[in-house]
Amino acid sequence: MSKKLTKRSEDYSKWYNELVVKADLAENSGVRGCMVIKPYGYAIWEKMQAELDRMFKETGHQNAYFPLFIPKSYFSKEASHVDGFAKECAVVTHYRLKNDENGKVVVDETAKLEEELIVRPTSETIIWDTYRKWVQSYRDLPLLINQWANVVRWEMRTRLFLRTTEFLWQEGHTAHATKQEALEEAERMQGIYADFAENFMAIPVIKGTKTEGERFAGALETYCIEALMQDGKALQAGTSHFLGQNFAKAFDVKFATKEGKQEYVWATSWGVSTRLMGALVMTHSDDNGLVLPPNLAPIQVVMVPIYKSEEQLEAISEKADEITKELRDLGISVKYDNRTTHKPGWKFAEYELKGVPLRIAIGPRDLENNVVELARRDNLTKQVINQEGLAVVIKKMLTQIQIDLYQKALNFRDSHITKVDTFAEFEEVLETKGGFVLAHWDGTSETEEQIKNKTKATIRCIPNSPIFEEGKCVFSGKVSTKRVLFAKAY
RNA sequence: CGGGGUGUAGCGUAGCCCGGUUAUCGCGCCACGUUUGGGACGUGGAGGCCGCAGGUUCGAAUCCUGCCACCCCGACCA
Repeated sequence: MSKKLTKRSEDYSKWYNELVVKADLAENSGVRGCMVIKPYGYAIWEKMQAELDRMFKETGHQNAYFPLFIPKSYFSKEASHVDGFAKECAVVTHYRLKNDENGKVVVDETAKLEEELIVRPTSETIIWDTYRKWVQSYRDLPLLINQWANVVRWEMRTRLFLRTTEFLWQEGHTAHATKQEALEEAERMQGIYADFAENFMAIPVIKGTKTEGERFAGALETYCIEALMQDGKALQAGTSHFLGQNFAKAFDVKFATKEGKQEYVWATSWGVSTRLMGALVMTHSDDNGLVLPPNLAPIQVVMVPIYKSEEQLEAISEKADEITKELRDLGISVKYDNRTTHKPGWKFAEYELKGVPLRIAIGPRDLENNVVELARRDNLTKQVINQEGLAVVIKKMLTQIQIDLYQKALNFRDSHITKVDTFAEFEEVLETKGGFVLAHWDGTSETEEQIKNKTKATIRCIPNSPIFEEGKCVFSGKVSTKRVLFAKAY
């Protein structure tokens, strides 16, 4: 194979990688599939954090922080949990380095840890070990805690944003007195995630539950939100787990009920990660670069002056300052790019790459006519607008862009949900069209596994609002009562 | 961890098969001038342990061995 083909493959992920790097969001640092998130990308993550944090707190949650290192013994306490994560743990075994006889830095073998420490791949174990000390009475419940943290999962294969070795996320861990309450919490958080994805990120998602095979290690039920990327692959955008009493029993977290009986608490955990930024890029971007929904854009409006002389620039800047103030008064983030080091055309291209939702251009002609040129990033249209009342027009347009982006993604998603009734059709759709396939399934793990082996498609979820109808499993022909959602996934 | 591919300036690359002047080209960078309503142009300039370590050779970016890194495909996964 020639170098060019390898380097310039039309493969989607390549396009995505290049796009992300060029768009200044992140870059591969080369350290075992870790990534450096650049300031512009991090600003987006901060916006996501702020909104999620607000939603968590409104529903009674508090933030806390637990240790990065988890003693190995904690892990072995919940059997299915260990099985799920054992193969991808980074382990700390020593605590000191030294110089050897050649002056090379080596691990000091005498400084071996009594018990190895696991760099958290998720914090259930250490948190539940702590909860044992915090919960004694029904009065201590519910315990609703969230943590913003980094976690490490030593995956064999990494992919920028979607599966980096270290990633940032939030993980919520709650303890409840009753099963019912815990179930409600898990569903509530799924709802919050769906709300956040759709209304804040403009990414339509399908709410559902995972099959036994796809469930989180240690969970009795996994609620998820599934999104569809532009290449027809599905992406799990967030999960919320009902953990039953598994962790309470493993870590001996009991409480005294009103009646004075000792009972195990009921648990949930839920999380979203920097993977959502991958979803953002892969849902909205086009060939010109990123397209950011106004809610997430670090810069919502950029203003570019067009001028020939110093005097013109001065006059334009004066007007630009006025407009900036008006926009800021309406809570709109705006950047006036008066750098003299780059030409307007260059700036236009750069802010398109960065996905800034709206661009204002002002030149001498506009000053004369009391107008500006306003360009939308999402549909690349331009129009000339009167300077009177500009801020209000922009405010409305930002709202409209947010809605239009969601609608566009929704139309794409909905047109890529295909109902099929035969396996031939099933394979055909996955091969040619991609997207979600709605098909009957007999409910067995064996069938699910065989379909996966044959087609690479997995059951993304059993939708929360399924189409209940009599049918026959698309693979085995056995009786089925509802359709489930299949897709190839990231 | 298995299969494949690639490492040459900040980025993208030519040269490698078939060893031989001062390592090619584009973008970017610096200076000056002309430009400025969609990534400007001209002239001049700076920037390289050719991934690392050995080996073969009069001579290695090029051949051989080992190592490392990254990318793609699989298995695993938020």
